[in-house]
Amino acid sequence: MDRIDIPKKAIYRLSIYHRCLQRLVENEQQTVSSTALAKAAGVKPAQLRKDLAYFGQFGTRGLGYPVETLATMIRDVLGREKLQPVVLIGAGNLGSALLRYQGFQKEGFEVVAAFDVDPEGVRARGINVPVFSEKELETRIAQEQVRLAILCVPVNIAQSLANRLVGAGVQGILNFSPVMLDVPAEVVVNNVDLALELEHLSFFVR
Amino acid sequence: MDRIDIPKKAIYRLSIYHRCLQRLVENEQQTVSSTALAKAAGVKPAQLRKDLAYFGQFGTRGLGYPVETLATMIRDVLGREKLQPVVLIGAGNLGSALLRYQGFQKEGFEVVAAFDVDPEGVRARGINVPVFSEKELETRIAQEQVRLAILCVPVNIAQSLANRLVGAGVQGILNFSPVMLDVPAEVVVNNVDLALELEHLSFFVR
DNA sequence: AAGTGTGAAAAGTTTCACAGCG
DNA sequence: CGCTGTGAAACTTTTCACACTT
Repeated sequence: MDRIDIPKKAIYRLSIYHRCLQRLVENEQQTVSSTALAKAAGVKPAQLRKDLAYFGQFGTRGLGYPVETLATMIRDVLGREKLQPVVLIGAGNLGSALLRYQGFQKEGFEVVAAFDVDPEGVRARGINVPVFSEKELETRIAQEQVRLAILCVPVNIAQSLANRLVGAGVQGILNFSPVMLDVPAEVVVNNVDLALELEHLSFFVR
Repeated sequence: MDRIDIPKKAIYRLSIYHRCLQRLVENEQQTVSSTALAKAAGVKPAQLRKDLAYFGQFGTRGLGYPVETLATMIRDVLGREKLQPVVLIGAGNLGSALLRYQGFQKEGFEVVAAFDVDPEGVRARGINVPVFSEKELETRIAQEQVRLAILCVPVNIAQSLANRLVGAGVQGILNFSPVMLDVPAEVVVNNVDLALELEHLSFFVR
């Protein structure tokens, strides 16, 4: 597979480009130049062109890129042609906010189930997603063939739940616990550490 | 300033190291080797040593690093000796979850005020942080000399609020809106795009 | 004229491997 | 002997500049 020499960061940017393209589609724009799209995405034009070129030739010289076609190709590359099922573990503060968050649905993900130690308590909070006891985690994930999980549990139990997720067949974990998960090489973990992002700002702000 | 040739990513990792060190302090460990700390932080030992070496010599050969001293030096470098005041703009779903989130406080940040178009509605939800109308944004930020802001507003108004924040003296923005903010060069923006992180996983999961 | 595609140079980052200290 | 500190090598990513197409 020639994915090997594609910069990992280019994949990230692809998502950003896709967002910007969606907005252009809404505005019924037909084509867009690398300069314009790059500006919207916050990158340099040359980088945008190079990123796209990893996947083929989509632009027309002198004209730019066809908005629709480009959006479609990015969806293909990112494996997002169809709705992806996701589960969420730990519906505490952050977890239940994410369950109410519309951004995932909008981008083509469906949170099909949430798990918590206290499913009753979570259901009471007006969450639309079905909430189950964490005991049912393995069976339900296997049943629905879910590959992606969002992990929002306290630090001390994060690793053990990650192990169970992997055992159940999950291949990608979006981890909100501030701890580095130890998982097999074929499983991808993406860490989102909110406090850390704030800390990072501190360094640059005087 | 010799910060110039310190890899930006090293700064990120410093925060991670700090987290791990905090845990060691709790366990009353006196020293730690680069191998052990690197493992906890999810990096290679050589990288850890190199990262620390940018800021001085802290280790003892044959022994390792003094846990306490190292934690203190990282706090110094990151500018986190004392509590940093932060404001939060937009207390919707995500915003109010963040207001309840304990992680920021734990890492030395204090959310001193939140702003929303409907402060009454937000207050009703059992938030401890004082909530004000967004009209008061400029005056209160100036008053409390706040430098950091967490922005959780809808895409369409994110840029205009960013402008107001910058005008009020904010120098760092943790931006949760899926849009690239256009700010003066001296202002730092750190984007956290939740849907994008999930999308990113999609690519690697078959 | 406008704007893509791309090799080659530059910049940035990680890893290696080992000298040197306690 | 164990473990840090570090120069040099290897690798990755970004930027440049321009040939080339419509």
